[in-house]
Amino acid sequence: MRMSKLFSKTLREAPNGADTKGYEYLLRAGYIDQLASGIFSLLPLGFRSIRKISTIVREEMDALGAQEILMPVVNPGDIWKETGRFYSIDREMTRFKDRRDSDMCLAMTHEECCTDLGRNVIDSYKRLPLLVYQLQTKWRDDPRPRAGLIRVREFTMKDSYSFDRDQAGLEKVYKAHYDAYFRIYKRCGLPVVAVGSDSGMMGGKVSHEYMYLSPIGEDTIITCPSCGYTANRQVARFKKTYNKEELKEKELVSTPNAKTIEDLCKVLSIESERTAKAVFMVGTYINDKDGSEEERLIVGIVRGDMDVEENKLQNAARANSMRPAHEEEIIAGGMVPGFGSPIGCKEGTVVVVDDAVAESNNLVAGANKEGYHYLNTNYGRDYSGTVADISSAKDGYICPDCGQPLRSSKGVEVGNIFQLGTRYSEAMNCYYQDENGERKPVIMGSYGIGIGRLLACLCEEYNDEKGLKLPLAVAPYQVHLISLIKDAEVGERVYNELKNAGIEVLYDDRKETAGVKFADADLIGVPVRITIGARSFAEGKYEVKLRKEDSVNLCSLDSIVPDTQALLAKLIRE
RNA sequence: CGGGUAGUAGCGCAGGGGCUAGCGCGUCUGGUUCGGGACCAGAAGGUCGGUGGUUCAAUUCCACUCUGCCCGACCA
Repeated sequence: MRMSKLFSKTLREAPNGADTKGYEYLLRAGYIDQLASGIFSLLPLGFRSIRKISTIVREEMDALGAQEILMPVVNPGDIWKETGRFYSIDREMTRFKDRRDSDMCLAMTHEECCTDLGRNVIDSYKRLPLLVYQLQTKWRDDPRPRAGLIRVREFTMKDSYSFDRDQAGLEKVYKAHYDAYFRIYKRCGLPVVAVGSDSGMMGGKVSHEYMYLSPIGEDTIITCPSCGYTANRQVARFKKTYNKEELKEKELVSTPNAKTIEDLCKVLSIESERTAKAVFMVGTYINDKDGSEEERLIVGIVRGDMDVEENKLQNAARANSMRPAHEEEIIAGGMVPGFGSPIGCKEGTVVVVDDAVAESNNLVAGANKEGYHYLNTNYGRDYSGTVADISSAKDGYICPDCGQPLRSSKGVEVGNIFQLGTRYSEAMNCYYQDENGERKPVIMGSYGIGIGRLLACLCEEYNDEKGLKLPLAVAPYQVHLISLIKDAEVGERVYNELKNAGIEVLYDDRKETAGVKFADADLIGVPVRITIGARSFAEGKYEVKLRKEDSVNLCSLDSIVPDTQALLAKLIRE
């Protein structure tokens, strides 16, 4: 490709809002262009990188025996009503009516559509297992897109869906994806870790997320450096210690103005782990069948030295969504903000008690009376509720598996795999007949990789103060050719030689000064730069420089094609 | 959806109730340069996000609205 014809231009300054290096360079180098919030065009350079990533993904999916299909972006609302998600998903899903006034929606994922395909195709156990995948546009009306391609509203996702007759089959294809995903990221050059995760709106039980660890990440990952335990903080377990002792008599004490655990500990001269703190939320419970909604007050109780992990609480409370409660709502539930506890709360309140609280005795808790707390409250005797792990894992907490301290870090989710089970097949009547003629629901799994997000993460990982330096496997071109000599013929000749040898060349044929060409080459970051200058050309030589290295090598022009091929082959092997 | 911030040339920004609305970069023309974002000379390019109001006069003041970005809520 000739730079003079390239449908993009480089920018000398970072456009407003480019707050991470990777995003800034994607814009400045002309890989992408923003159309609206969370909506981007891929320009030729960006699209070439995306295609390279897509090819790697396709190769690895094909190797699993997956068959590529393409499902529609526009879905009828009906199939989403069958699974209930037409109602349970909030405004993140865009819905509209077609001309006949039927409910339609833009697919934010394709479980429904794919399960519909499955029920049309699968009748007998003889057809199973099956595995399909697609690279298709998703639309998710995220309330807050950010960081360039990291979090967008419209994006391309590789999503695959497995159909199996039993759990063993699902586990096999799940494991195959687990391994294939690592191969995909490795081939792209992105370091990732797989972590246990929450299944969220997808349903199902077992799931993993692939995380690119980076300070720009929005997820918090808990890891154990000693034994390798890793989990999203939303579900991360940790070892708790309990204060077991003889039950003592509950006692009302005056604690004026002690609205926080910190104040309370000061007033009573106790440690925070001797207290129980209440967090008030309002959960929305949606009836999957008709979409009707009900709000209920949720009280989460954790020990004073810990924080509530809202995701765990929402799961334990079985709410579809959750928000902090307003003061009036807490009072209406029979409790007093600042001095609250489930003791004496109104019926209908969902109480979830962290196991560290349930297993400890004689904790200080709110008396639901302004200015008062109770000493020696005990779960089971003084209040009841569901017991679950709802506290948030933190740096330094104890690993549940090996007992060593845990660490936390930030990560970007670049892929996920879910064992869906029969959540969708049962809801949508996707059944098969086994050898005995018995009808059984197909066991499903779904597996996603955000293609654009993957590119964005690669750009965060591979850049320096001059621009991008993507690995050869995903860079838009292999060689960036710069000719600095007057005689245009030489550059043209070399360009054609390399191109005809099947090498992907970006040729800077513009009438620009050397400085401009070098600066743009650094910005775009093609892995191999070949320069033909007057001095070296006079000796029949050219210069080769790798984007990731500083050194420059002089080589003979006579063997430029085989030498370049050898260099590229060497880079591919690395 | 709450809080903040911004919208003026392709990009980054300045300005300001009335005058020809500027600057840097980029673009175009001519010339000189020609290995790390060259120099000189000339030029093009704007209904100052939109609507309504105040005013003799609005890009500037006011109201509303749309859009982008940041923090939070939210999120695969």
